[in-house]
Amino acid sequence: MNSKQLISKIKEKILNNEYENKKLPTEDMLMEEFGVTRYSVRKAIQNLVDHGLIYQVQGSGMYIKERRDDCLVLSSTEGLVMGFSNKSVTSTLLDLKIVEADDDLANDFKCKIGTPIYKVTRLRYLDGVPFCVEYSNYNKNIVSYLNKEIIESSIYEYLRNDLKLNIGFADKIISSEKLSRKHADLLNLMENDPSLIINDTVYLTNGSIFNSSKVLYNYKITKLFDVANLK
Amino acid sequence: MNSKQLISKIKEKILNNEYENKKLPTEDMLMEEFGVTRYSVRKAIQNLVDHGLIYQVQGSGMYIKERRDDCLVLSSTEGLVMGFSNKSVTSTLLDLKIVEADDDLANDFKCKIGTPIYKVTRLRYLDGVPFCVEYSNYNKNIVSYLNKEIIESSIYEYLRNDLKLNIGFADKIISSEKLSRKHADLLNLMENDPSLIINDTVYLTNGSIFNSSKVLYNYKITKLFDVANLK
DNA sequence: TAGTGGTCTAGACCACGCG
DNA sequence: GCGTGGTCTAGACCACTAC
Repeated sequence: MNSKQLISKIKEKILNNEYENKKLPTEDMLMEEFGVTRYSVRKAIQNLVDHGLIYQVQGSGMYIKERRDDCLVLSSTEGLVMGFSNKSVTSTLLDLKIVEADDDLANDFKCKIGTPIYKVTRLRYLDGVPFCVEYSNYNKNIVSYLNKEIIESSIYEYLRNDLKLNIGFADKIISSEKLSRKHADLLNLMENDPSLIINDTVYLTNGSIFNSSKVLYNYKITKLFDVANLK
Repeated sequence: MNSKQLISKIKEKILNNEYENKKLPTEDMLMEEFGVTRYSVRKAIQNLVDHGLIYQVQGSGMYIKERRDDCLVLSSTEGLVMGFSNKSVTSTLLDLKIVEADDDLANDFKCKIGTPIYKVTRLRYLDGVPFCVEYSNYNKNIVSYLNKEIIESSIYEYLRNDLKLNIGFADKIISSEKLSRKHADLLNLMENDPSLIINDTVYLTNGSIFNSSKVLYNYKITKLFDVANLK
């Protein structure tokens, strides 16, 4: 049993309400149950804390938080499909093309000018409601192939499972802007309505950037969730 | 040398550009330099990674990221004053009163109805520009005293340094809304302009909630920054 | 005071990048 | 193949909560 499996096991038990009183077993008990050392238990626990599922109190125990099914969890985004596993996520491809990186794109990707870049535009729905407009760019030297079918399901699952990419981390910049007429129409909102915007730069574990994107979210149905460690 | 001191030391060196080629020394070298074990080095490093200062690449090394002085760092908020140490942060007290918790407040704080609660409203400026309107509530059983002077400087520094509170973590919910006329006037914006909003619930390390707040940020000058670990 | 999580040591082996 | 970060073990002691 490695750390990743341990995370899944404990997370599953939490989501199935298998723990009494919203309290986890002690670290000693988890070590015993799963036959691992304290290091592995604490590493798995740390992941659950970072993702906002539980919190720890020294001298007392580990407590399960109330679930927030209405929020996108910022720190753990595995794509919308995983994040909202209880809702139906669908996507419509609005545009797909390959361009050569200009100054701006080369800067985004820290790559050479002229590098081939996939430019993908999607409109995504949550239970059938327009949820976000996504402009996403992929370095074609890393993401060698994309098509309509992949794009309309889950790109990230494809990258992980089929292309075997090791996704490391994402820098996220969150802001708010007025919607243009075009974007408002797509999201069934009014021109100049607010929009919640996330700009992502996504890195592989080897440090190279394979994806940069700008996503405009429907402000009426979007909330983001994050846990800040202030210790 | 403990972990916290180690974080400060390394962070200071990073901010002073004391590392060549945007690269940190290896873990072995840091162990040697500071006379600690690998555990302590990696714990300190993890903090810097979480706060978006560096990233790690297995087999290669640890790299310093470009600084983002224009963003509020979500995961490490130590109050605005610390977050924007290069800018002048000032605050105007708009309202201060003590109320007894009603149903809603009791629910926010997971406390009994009737618990005394400080209600604080501030307008905060960044280099003199209206930056955010803050509605913040404090459980008076934990935060026993507040006054105008404290509120117009840095409440969190007071809570930490004077009241010796051990602040643990904050749950943050981020959204976007249209501004009311009143808030627009305060922020020098127009009615129905967008606003970036953060709702915080802040816990002590012992698990009790001492603060809940709603902050409306000026969308023209506010960006939030966060790092998502996707491994 | 008993029991819990938090910090730290000392060591081993593995996985990956890079030349 | 060497050097780097990633995972894991086994154990000690500390800090805090709760009774």
